[in-house]
Amino acid sequence: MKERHTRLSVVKELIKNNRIDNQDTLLELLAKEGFTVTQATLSRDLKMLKVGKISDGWSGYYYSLPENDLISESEKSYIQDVRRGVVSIEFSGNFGVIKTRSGHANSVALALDVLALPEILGTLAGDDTIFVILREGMTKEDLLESFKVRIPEIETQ
Amino acid sequence: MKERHTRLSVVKELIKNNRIDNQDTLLELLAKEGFTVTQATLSRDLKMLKVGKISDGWSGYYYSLPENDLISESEKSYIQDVRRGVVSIEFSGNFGVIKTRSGHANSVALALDVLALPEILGTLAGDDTIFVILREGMTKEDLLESFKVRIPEIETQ
DNA sequence: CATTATTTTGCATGAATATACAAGCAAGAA
DNA sequence: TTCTTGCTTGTATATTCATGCAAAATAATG
Repeated sequence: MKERHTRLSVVKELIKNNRIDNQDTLLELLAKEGFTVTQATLSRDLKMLKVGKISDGWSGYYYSLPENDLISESEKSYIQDVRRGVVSIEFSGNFGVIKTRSGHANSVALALDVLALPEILGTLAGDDTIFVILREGMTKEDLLESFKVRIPEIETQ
Repeated sequence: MKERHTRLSVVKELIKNNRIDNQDTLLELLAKEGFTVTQATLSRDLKMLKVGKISDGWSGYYYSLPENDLISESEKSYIQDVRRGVVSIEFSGNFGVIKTRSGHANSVALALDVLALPEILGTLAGDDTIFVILREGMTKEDLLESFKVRIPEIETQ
């Protein structure tokens, strides 16, 4: 069944974009998207997606995707941040200096932190310069290779 | 009624320290602590504590406190600042990089300055990263040991 | 094909959780 | 005291969610 897989991703979207607090209303939304199933099936879908039900901080509860799902989605935009900002990367010893377009250092550094590359021990950002410390045992080649994999088409000279 | 308030904090502890996935078992644990109430009351307690039910990543679900409660419940002291803010500590050569929760780098760095650990020559804080320069002759082991003494239960990995 | 295994689903129902309602209790006002 | 108000609770019940089982759909195998 291809059906289930596509339905799962629709359910995921619905949960991400709406404040849903019970399966029946989710069932209705799903119907509007063209999927008619029963509550039993939906219950199984939610379990499969590892959907949780958490407080809205007030007096209600709503469905929520597990953190991993939320994060890996936004990872894309972090990569965009890096692409947009980086001008050049150079090294000296176990330090790297990334030049960015003016004002972009912070967003790029944040993105690098989020991506959590194993080669990077830490970053410190100014306005258009980022100071990168390599983890012990890692080389600039390792980092550039890692960049190549995660963030293709980046200028590394 | 004083009863409820104390019960709520016990419920909180139980949830924090156990993997509980339904109210009946929580009810039993609560009974062992000397509180005998009905499921109805417990349901209200959970709502009041804004407890959520989230996936264990496998095939089950368990109760979980809202993030705020897990992270902070603190007083003011420098050591508390450090505890609250620090995420990880790693080293490269005679530098240390302390990762903190976003926005906490400054308060942690200030706290470290005030604590005046002999191993630390100076600190430089960004938003969520602190660069620590070790005094000559000091090693990361020295600093970690010093942390262990002054600030137990800190993550040093 | 025919046959067997695997997956997905609905139905019916059980399990888990929430709540309307009325009763109990404490503290203050009259 | 007596009355009123605001919490807190248990009971009974409603609501919401999970699941055993058999049937249907799909995939795999000879």
